[in-house]
Parts: sequence; structure tokens; C-alpha cells
Amino acid sequence: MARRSDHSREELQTLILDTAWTLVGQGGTETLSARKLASKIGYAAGTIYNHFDSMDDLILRVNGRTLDELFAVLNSPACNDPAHSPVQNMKKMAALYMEFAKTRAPYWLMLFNTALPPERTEITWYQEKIDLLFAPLETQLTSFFTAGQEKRKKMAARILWSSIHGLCFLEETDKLPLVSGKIGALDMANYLIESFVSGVVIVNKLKSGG
Amino acid sequence: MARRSDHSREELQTLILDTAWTLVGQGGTETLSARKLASKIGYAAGTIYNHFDSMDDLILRVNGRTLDELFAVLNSPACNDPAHSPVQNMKKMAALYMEFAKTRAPYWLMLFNTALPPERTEITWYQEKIDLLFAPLETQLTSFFTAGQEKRKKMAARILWSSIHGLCFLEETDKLPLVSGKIGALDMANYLIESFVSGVVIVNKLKSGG
DNA sequence: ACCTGAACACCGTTCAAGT
DNA sequence: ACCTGAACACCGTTCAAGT
Repeated sequence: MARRSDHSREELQTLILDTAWTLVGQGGTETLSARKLASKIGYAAGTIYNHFDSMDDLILRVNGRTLDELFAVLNSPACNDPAHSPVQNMKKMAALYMEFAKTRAPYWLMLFNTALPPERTEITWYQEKIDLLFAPLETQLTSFFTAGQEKRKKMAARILWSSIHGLCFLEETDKLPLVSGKIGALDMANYLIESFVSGVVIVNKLKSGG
Repeated sequence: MARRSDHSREELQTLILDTAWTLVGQGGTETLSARKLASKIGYAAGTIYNHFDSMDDLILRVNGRTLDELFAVLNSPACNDPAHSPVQNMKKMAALYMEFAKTRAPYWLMLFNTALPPERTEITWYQEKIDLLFAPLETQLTSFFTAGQEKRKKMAARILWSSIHGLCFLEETDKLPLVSGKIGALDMANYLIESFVSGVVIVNKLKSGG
């Protein structure tokens, strides 16, 4: 059969992506298959390959959308409040991140369960989205570093981000052993932020000679 | 056909597990399939289900073996050296962990890409293996806490572990944006350990009234 | 130019039938 | 008691054939 006039090329492309998004939301990565997706939109499975390189490519696009949503969350005024201290703002960011992981679990899990393709260095749009995620945290950290400590500030942002992610990830996947009492990953993230920032201030003073 | 006298029940069970181990080592989780595994040991695919509940169960056993290896690494004298400071020992632990992640990549990745089954609360042997992993780190942290701060010490161990894992994970999966210069996850782990421990000491002093 | 249907090469899992 | 072979219900991906 020939081209169908139902949808333009762009329409069909976003229809596929939207439907993939819905399927992942319903049951995680496992629910997403080319055949299921195709039947859902009334096309043959092969048609998907006319609009996406592979299922992995499609998953990457879904992940891109998730990264966009995550960025919106971490950029919300709630965790960039001038009336609050940087530490308070960062604690809020951690809380929002963990809430995102819980409420959007299937998307968030897919983000980390899927490996980037080997030619990932060429997928700059994806790396750029990831880069963006670290910016809000860097902003909150500025007051603890001098102008000459740009590199250390970048390190601190990456460390905090990875650490909070690690806590969240191990908790969500039940790989973080419980502490007696009702202590969850968020309490630990708060403890981490307090201690790490205090420590950074000291270490910085020592390095700058004092 | 009937039971074959080639292998005893235990022999066949470990043969399956060993072969699964080899397959994962060769090409990661994707290389492991019931059919491939069965043909490799000269049995029908169905036989595997006579010795393991499912492929997920088998993967869990492989993960168990990985956890054992990881524990051996983190328990090595190299990172529990009385001649070294706790901070030095913890840095060594971080280095060994990251080396493990690199050299045993397929096993290490499988550990975190596979979700625990819903009845996980009943799989105590797995949770116990995870628990064990945190013990060496707790040991190194003892000197920074008083006897009454047991809970905070446990928190600190979990935080440091999760954080180092987070750094390692994001780096290994290319999700940690680079800092200019040759700064890798290990440098960040070292920075984290220094700063966090310094911070913990201060925060503890404040809490105990000073 | 694009869509289909069928094909290819795979999966996990179950189970009657056989010894 | 345990193993097989075949079956069931799926996969991702390709591509000649059709419009």
C-alpha cells in the first residue's frame, strides 16, 4: 500500500512518540514494543522504522522528554527562592528530585536502565539536556566558592547531584539497607547536603591558605 | 526422555549458574537467554525451569555471586589498613569500587539494571548480602562518632556508599557531564569523602552542644 | 515516498509425553 | 523424578511488493 493521508510526516512522528510515552507511563519499559505501539495507532510495525532508527532510538527520544520534565522541576522557583538559604534551596531540589522519581517512576527508571548507544558522543542533544540539569545546583553553590574556584564549584555540583541520585536510586530499587527508625533517602540527602557544604567551606579555607 | 545420569541435581544447578556467569561476562545481560544457555550445556531449554524458577531468578543468583565478589574486594586489607587514616582507607575503597565497576562491567551493570521481584521482602539472602557491603565503610567511620551516635554513623555510611555509587554509575553510563580538565569520578569521590567527613565532624560537634 | 504483510531470527515459559 | 520437543505468545527488524 502507499502513503496514507491520515497524518503528515511530523504528525505521525509525534503520534508515535506520544503513544510510546503513554505505554511507558502505563507499565514501564517492558510495556513498550514496536508491535504493540503500531497496533495502538493502527499502523504496521514496520512503519515505526520509517520514522525512528530503532526502538532504542525511540526510547532515547522518550528519555529526552523525561529530561525536559526533570529540568522544569529542578528549575522551578520553589528551589530557587531568594528568601531561602542555598542549603534550603538545595534540600528542596533533592526533595523534588525524589518526588519526581516516585511519581514518574517508569520514566525515571527508564532513564537509567537504558544505556546510551556507542555512538553517543554524536548525540549532542542528549548530552546537552543532561548538562542543563546540573545548572540549577551550580547556581545554589556559588556563594560557597570564590571566582577562582570555578572548577571546584563544578565538581561540587556534580558530586551533590550524583550523590542525591545515588541515594534515590538505591532506595527506589530497594538496594539501600534500612536504618532503624523511619529514616529514608530524603533524610539522608538532607544530612549529606548539610555536612558536605560545611565540609566544602572548611576545605576551601584550608586550600586558600589559612 | 527420562533423567540423565550425566549430572546430579546439584551439579546441573551449578553448571547452569556457571554457564550463565560466563555468558553474562561475555556480553552482558543481553547475551544471557534460556535457549542459548541450554544449548551451551546440551540440554533442552525447559530443563532450566526444573532448577530455577525463571530467568529472573537465575539472574538474581548471578547477582548474588557478583555481590559476593564485591564484598571480598571491599573487605580486602588494602582498604582496612591500620597504618592509614580512615579517610585514606575510604578513598581506597572508593577506588576499588570504581575499579570493580570497570573491570567487571557486565556483572556490575546487571546488578543495577535488574529490579528485584515484588516478593523481594522474602528474598532475605539477597538483602543480607547487600547489608554486608556497608559494614566495611561503617567500620572506617567509627572514629568520627560517639557511642551514642550509632544511628548517625549508619546514615553516614549509607550516604557515602550511595554517593560513591552514584558518581561511579553516572560516569560509567556517560551521564555525568565532564568538568574541564581530567577530572573523573574518582577525583570527585575523593573530594566528597574529604568534605563530607570534615562536615560530619562539625555538624556532630554542633549537635552535641558546642 | 511511504506503508503493508510476511518473513527471519530470535525470546520466556509451559506441559504432555516419554523413560 | 526429570528431560524433551513442541507449542504458545510474544519480540526487533528487514524488505519485496504494492500504490
